[in-house]
Parts: sequence; C-alpha cells; structure tokens
Amino acid sequence: MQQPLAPGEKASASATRHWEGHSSVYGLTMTPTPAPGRTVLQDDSAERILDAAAALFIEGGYEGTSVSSIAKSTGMTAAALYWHFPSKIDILFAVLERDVREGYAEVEKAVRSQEPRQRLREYVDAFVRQQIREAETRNFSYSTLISSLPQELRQEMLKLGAPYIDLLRGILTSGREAGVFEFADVRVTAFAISTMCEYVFTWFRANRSLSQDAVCALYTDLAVRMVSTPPAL
Amino acid sequence: MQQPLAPGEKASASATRHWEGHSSVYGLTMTPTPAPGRTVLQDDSAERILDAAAALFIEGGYEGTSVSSIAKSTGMTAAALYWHFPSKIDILFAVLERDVREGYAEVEKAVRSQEPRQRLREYVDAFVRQQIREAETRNFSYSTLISSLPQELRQEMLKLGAPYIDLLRGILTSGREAGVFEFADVRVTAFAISTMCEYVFTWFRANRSLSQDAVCALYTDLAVRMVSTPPAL
DNA sequence: CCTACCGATCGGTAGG
DNA sequence: CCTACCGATCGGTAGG
Repeated sequence: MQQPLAPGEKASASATRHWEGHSSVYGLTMTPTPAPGRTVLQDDSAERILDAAAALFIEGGYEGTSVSSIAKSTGMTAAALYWHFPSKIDILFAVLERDVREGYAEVEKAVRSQEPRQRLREYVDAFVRQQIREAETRNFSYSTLISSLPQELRQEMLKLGAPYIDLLRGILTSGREAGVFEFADVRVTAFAISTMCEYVFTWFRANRSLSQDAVCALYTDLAVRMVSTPPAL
Repeated sequence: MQQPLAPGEKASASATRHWEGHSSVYGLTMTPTPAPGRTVLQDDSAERILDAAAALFIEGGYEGTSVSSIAKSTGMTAAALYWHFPSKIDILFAVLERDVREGYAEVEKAVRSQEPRQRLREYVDAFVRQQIREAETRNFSYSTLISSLPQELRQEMLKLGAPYIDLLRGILTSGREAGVFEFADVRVTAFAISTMCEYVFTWFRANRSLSQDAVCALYTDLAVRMVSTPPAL
C-alpha cells in the first residue's frame, strides 16, 4: 500500500503517480506524489500542457524549447509542470505518443475499401497528406523530434508506431492472398513504403510548385507499382 | 587593413577570417581574428576538429554535445575552436557538408554501368548500403543532425545534396529515353526513391534479423519496380 | 591558440 | 489532509 508522504519527503520513482505514461529513466528526484486514484485524462491541465508543448516543440525543437516557455504558454509556472510530468523529456514523449495515436486514427479511418489495391491507395494518400499538411506549418516534424528522445524512449516510440505498420502489412498480405500483389518480403516492403511516405516533408517544402494532391497521386501510384503483379522486371 | 585586437576586444562578424564556409547567421560576437592569409584546408587542426565533432555529434546529437567536449577530444581548449570556426553550428554544418560530399563520391563511384536499369540498381544498392552502415554504429545519423540546423542552413544543406538527386534524375531520365523506364514525374519519383533509401536507418536497427545484403537486394528491386515499363497498374 | 572569465539561461526543486 | 499550484532560487553549464 502507498503511504502518505511526510512533508518534504521525496517520492521514489516507483511510487504510484497520478500522471500516466513512461517513468523517467534518469535518476532524478521527483516532486511529492499526490494521492493516487486520479488520472491525467480527467485533468485537462495535462492536455493543455501537451497542446502548448507540441506547438513549441514543433516551432523550435526540443532543446530549443525551455520548460518555462511551455509553462508561460499554459499560464502556469515552470514548477507547476512538474506536478503533471516528472521531467521535460516525459512531456515530449507524451506529445509524441498522443500524435502517433491521432495520426494512426486518421489513416485507419481513411482506409475503408475492401479491395487491396484501393486500400493501399487510401493508406498512402492519407499518410502522405498528413505528412505534407504537417510539413507546411512546422519547423520540426514529429519524426525529427523523435531523435531528441534518449535511446530507450526512442525504442518505446517505435513500438507505438506498430499499428501504423501493421495496418500496411495487413493490406499487403491480403493483396498477396488475393493475387493482386506480389513482393519478396512483407516487412521490408512495408517499411519501404512507410518511410517513403513519412519523410515526404524532407523535400516537399523546397518544391512549392507541386500541389498536395499531385504529390499524393504520384506517391500512390509509386506504392501500387512497388507491389503489383505482374512485376515489371 | 586589419588592426591587431587589444586584449578582450571582440572582432566584428565582418572581419576577415581565415576559416572558410558559412558566416554565422546569428548576431553572436566573435573571438579575436587571426592574421589573414591562411586557409583551413592547409590546416589539419580544422580537420581534426571535424573528425572529433562528427564522432561526438553522432554519439550524442548536436545539443547533447558541448563545445568543450569537442575541444577536449581534439586536445584543444574550448576557446581555441573559435579560432577555426565562428560558432558551434558552423562546426556542425562543416561536418555535414564534408559527409555529403564523401557520401556522394561513394555513390557516384558505384554507379558505373551504362544500362539504365543496372545503373539504378547500383545507385540504390550503394545508397542503402551506406545508410545501413552508418545506422549500425551511430545514435544520430547525419540525416537527423540536419534538423539541428536553423532554417537557413538547412536550406543550404538541401542544396548540397543536389548532386545526389541529380545523379538519380539523370538515371531515371536516360532510362525513360531508352524506353525501359516509365514514370509520371521525374522530380517526385527521384525524391521518393531517394528518401526511401535515406531513411532505412529509422527501422533497420530494430530488425536485426535482416542482413545488409538482403535489404539492399529488396530495396533495389522495389526501386526498379517503381519506374519500370510496362507498369503493372 | 590559452587563461580567465562574462551574461543568460538551463532543467529541476525548495518550503508553504 | 487534499489538489493545484506560487515566488524564488538552487547548482551547473551553455556558448562565446
């Protein structure tokens, strides 16, 4: 059972906390633990922090954003943030985690056809559209912010992206079973298509002459070509 | 004429400097200017700084690497670095610039066939092999370090990568003229293939079961499929 | 290139 | 005794 903390006592990292998510891997001392039983999701302060942090990280990167600037943007003090999150890096992780989920939900919703080739088109179109939309208004994409995470947390983020890649693998596999797709390796092919889409933002801004729709259409065709049978080898 | 600087006096940013390359875009004050007339290329100190900085940036990222750690690694003091480079960001830029050139030279050397399809295979194989090799030993790839550059310098880096993409465009165009390739847009297709190859590192480490050769072969086939005629649509 | 430092700001913590 | 913070400042370190 969790004991109430005496005034001034430090909570250990293993203590039950009202915030969810990752426990800091650093040996940092924690702010006093509030009573357990509440969740962040009932508390919109945490959501407001994530909103502010997301905007600032996207604008200036992780290291280019101070804790106090996040605090100012939410109308709190810097110290108050540490009641909601154990460290700055946990804020980044939570921001990315939320974005991965929202991004996946959007793509999943767009994929509604039952025909594999059409499903693949819907997947690529939604994915590329999402990435381009982000690239247009952001200095730092979520993809590049991941590199600010320490090794361990980066691995955890990769796992969170699994549904994304699993959806694509499912499309490819069902297409192969239906005889419309043909490819040598599901995993590599899925990763290839996925990274191709994810990193459109690295070049899109530099070529403003192209419309969003045009790039989506071109990428969709390229992806379909990569897996369609008979292969043109 | 350049006046000798009194002790403690700061050189203006417009003073003649013996180092080459980009002038800092920040309004930072500079360390005292040495006598003009020497070049960095005759000075292997600058090369040693770049070697040390490259290793440290790759290990800990840009913000995770202090100027003094670069200095220590080269056997200099932190202040001494500022005789060779105007700022920390200029060191990163020089590191990336050198790598882009070396990386391009390697790919260019690998592309020797005259047959377009084989040329594309050689290009993709060399590119992917290079990226995987880097991914195996590095925490931060050069591609992710680019995101630590401010907007202006990031644009300059993109320009430095032009030969890379131009080589690929040339391959695609000659293949189209020879009637073996067919695609809708040279620029987008080249970018799609290029980013697909460049960002192998984002997933390769997590899937150690695959060999370097296997991934190269699979990616080569995927790229050829993307542009081969007749398209399997 | 070194020694000797600066202005500022960093992430995080204190008691209340 | 709780949740939700505040005003002030900590020890270190950054780039220059």
